[in-house]
Order: sequence, then structure tokens, then C-alpha cells
Amino acid sequence: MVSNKELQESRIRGYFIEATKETLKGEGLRAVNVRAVSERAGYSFATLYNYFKDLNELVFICVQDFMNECEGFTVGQSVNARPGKERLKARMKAYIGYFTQYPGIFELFYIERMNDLGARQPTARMIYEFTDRIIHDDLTHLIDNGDMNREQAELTGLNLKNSIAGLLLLFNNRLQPAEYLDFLAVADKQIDISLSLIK
Amino acid sequence: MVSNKELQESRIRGYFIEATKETLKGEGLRAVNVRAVSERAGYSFATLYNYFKDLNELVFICVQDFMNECEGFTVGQSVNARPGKERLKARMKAYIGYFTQYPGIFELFYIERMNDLGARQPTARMIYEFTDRIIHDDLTHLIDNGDMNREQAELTGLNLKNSIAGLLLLFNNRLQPAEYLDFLAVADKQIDISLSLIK
DNA sequence: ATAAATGGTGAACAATGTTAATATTTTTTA
DNA sequence: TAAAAAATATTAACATTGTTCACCATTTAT
Repeated sequence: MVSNKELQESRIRGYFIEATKETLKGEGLRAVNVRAVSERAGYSFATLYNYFKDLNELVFICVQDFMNECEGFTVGQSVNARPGKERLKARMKAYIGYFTQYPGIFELFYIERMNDLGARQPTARMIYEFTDRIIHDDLTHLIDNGDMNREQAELTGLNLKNSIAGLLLLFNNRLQPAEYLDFLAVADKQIDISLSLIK
Repeated sequence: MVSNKELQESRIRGYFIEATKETLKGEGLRAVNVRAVSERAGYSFATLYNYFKDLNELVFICVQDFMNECEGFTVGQSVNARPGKERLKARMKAYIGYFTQYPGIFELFYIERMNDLGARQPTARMIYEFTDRIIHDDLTHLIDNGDMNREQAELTGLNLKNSIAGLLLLFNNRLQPAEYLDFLAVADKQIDISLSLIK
């Protein structure tokens, strides 16, 4: 059971977390600063430090929430696709769509420096394994269906993880390709290459 | 012809650029700040602004130099490899080696925000096309040799570019895989997948 | 020799993260 | 219920970093 005190404390933490998430989605990571977030949460900037070790901790607490949201989105965008190659492709496209719609969240997942390395190691691993989780169902389905073997599935997953991270990095951070439509075409091609081990 | 004035000016710019490059290679991008670089160059921090628009401009001027260095390194590391698949693989490994040896340069190429977007567009394109340039010779060789067609070469290049960027991003920024030896093994696998369209 | 231009510098300001002392509110207790 | 104690929130202050500007020194031109 939770005491009143714990409940109240977790509510206030929630206000800060919500303010951070809104800022991240709206204005991006660079707009997230102690004063802006605290004002949005309805507190003075110093109050933040009564509930979080530092700004970095607060920011990385958002990762879990965004993961769930992103996973829900990709699954939702692929309900009508046939399990296997078709659904995997749909999910990858949704995944890419999510991170281009919210470049601030991409920054948070892949770019932002994790200052306190030891403490953030679990987060780093979580992020690393996040793509795997989204891919997992369909790769299993493809293996069970005899469309590829375990080895090929592993390689496909590795290639998807790396190439999509790179694709998003180059588009979000380097604006290459410069036009969104060109980017979508390249993304489409890239997914097809990654899935070419499937029978 | 260059006037005395131009020569002197370009020398001083060179001192700042050299100081920035040393800092980038040694302590990384986060150690690059106006006061540290200026002191290393032997001038006051304010002097920097007599020669460069801002710190960002100075930092991005280094890109060209590092590109040349990186290209020289990858070519040097692959002189004994047979042109085609073998040399391409050697070059990709050298490329990866360069950016893991100097994570600060990786940050500069792929991560660091380009503040003034319009002005930095050429740099962004240059970086985007840099990998292509390193890959180009061997892909051409493979096409001429009948080991793959033009379409397959394009896809291979795209996949290499994206997946290696992603691989480096995840290792340098998220420490995944956590051990360098594991990372090398993953990198090796990843290159093989990308090159699997070659006969 | 003096005036003008050039180049270099420190002072100063703004933004941001963070800490510590202070003020305020809530809770406890006599 | 009123005073004391505990908790919570806020303001003041400092450090770091990027940047601008007025000023000083030095060189160059007249």
C-alpha cells in the first residue's frame, strides 16, 4: 500500500514528467530546461531538485513512457497487415513515422548524452533492445512458417536495427535526404533490403 | 596571389582550427568551448570572433580536414586487399575503426546540431556523400566485374551507409554492445549482411 | 608626426544548471 | 488550539558557456 505522502510525492513527480514530455514532443529536447519545465509543471525551478537528482534523470524517466506509446502506435498501425513480412514492414514504417513526427524523442532515444553512465546503462540497454521487441513477433512468425531460419532472422533483426537508426539519424540530424518524400522512398528501399533474406 | 594581410589572417585562423581539431580528437566535442580553444590557440576568447562568425562555424570547418584524414586512413588500411568485396570490407572496417578511435569526430559528423541550417546544408550533404565516396571505387569495380548490377550496387551502398551510421551511433552513444570485442563481432556481421548482394 | 585603420582584449550580459539559505506551509504535539 | 517541528517551496546566488561591445595598443597611411 502507498501512504498519502508517497501518493502526493508521486503526483508532483508526475507533473514534472508530464511537463517534460509535452516539451519534448512539442519543442524538442533543446527546449527542455530546468526553468521552462518547472514553470510548465507549476513550480519554481528549484523545486525540481526536490524530486529529481537533476534534469537528466527527469528527461530519461520519459523514455519508458515514450517506448510504450511508440510500441502502441506501431502495433496500431499494423493491425490490418498479415503477420510476417507484410506486418513487419508496416511496423518498421510506423516506427520510422513515429520518430520523424517527434524528432525530439528520437534525440532522446539515440542522441542525447547519458551523463551518468553507470546509472543510465539499463536505459541504454532498454533502448537497444526496444527495436528487437517490436520486430520479434514477426520474425518468430517467419521462422515458424519456414520462411527463414533462426540465423537469418537474427541477421535481419540486426540489419533492421542498425540501418533504421542510421536512416533516422541522417534524416533528423543531417536533413539527408532533404525532402520528406525522398526520405520515405529511401526508407522504403532500405526496409526492403533488410528484409531480403526472407523467402 | 595572396596579400600579406590575407596570409596573416589565414595563419591565425589556422591556429584556431588546429586548436579545435586537437581538442576534438583528444577530449571530444564537449570539451570544445570558446575559452579553451582560444587559450590553446594563444589568443583571448574574444579574438575568436574576429576570425569566425561563431564557435559553430569554427567547429564545422574541421569537418573537411577530418574527412581527408579518414579517407586517407581507410585507403591506407586497405592497400593490400584485393579490389572488390575484400577491399570494400577492409575499408568499411577501417572507417568504423576511425570513428571508434575518435568518438568526438563521429559526434561532429553525425550528431552535433547544425545551428544555422541554411549555411550548413553543404556540410550536411558532404557528410552524407562521404561514405559513398569511400565505397565508390569498389562498387564500380564489382559492377565492371559482373559481380552485381548497378541497381544492386546502389542498394548495397545505401544499406552500408545507413547501417554503419546506426552501428556507430549505438556503440558510441549508447555503449551497445557494451564490450568492444562484441561490437567488432557485430560490426563484422553487419558488413557481411550489407555485402550479401554481391555474387 | 599625426591621423586613421586594424587587431586584440577585458568587461559585461544572457542563458542554463545547480546549490544553499530562507521563507512558507503543513504536521505534530503539548 | 497554539507553539514547535518537519516538510516543502522559493529566492538568491554562483558557475559555466556563448556572445557582444567599448576600449586600448599597434600598425599603417598621410
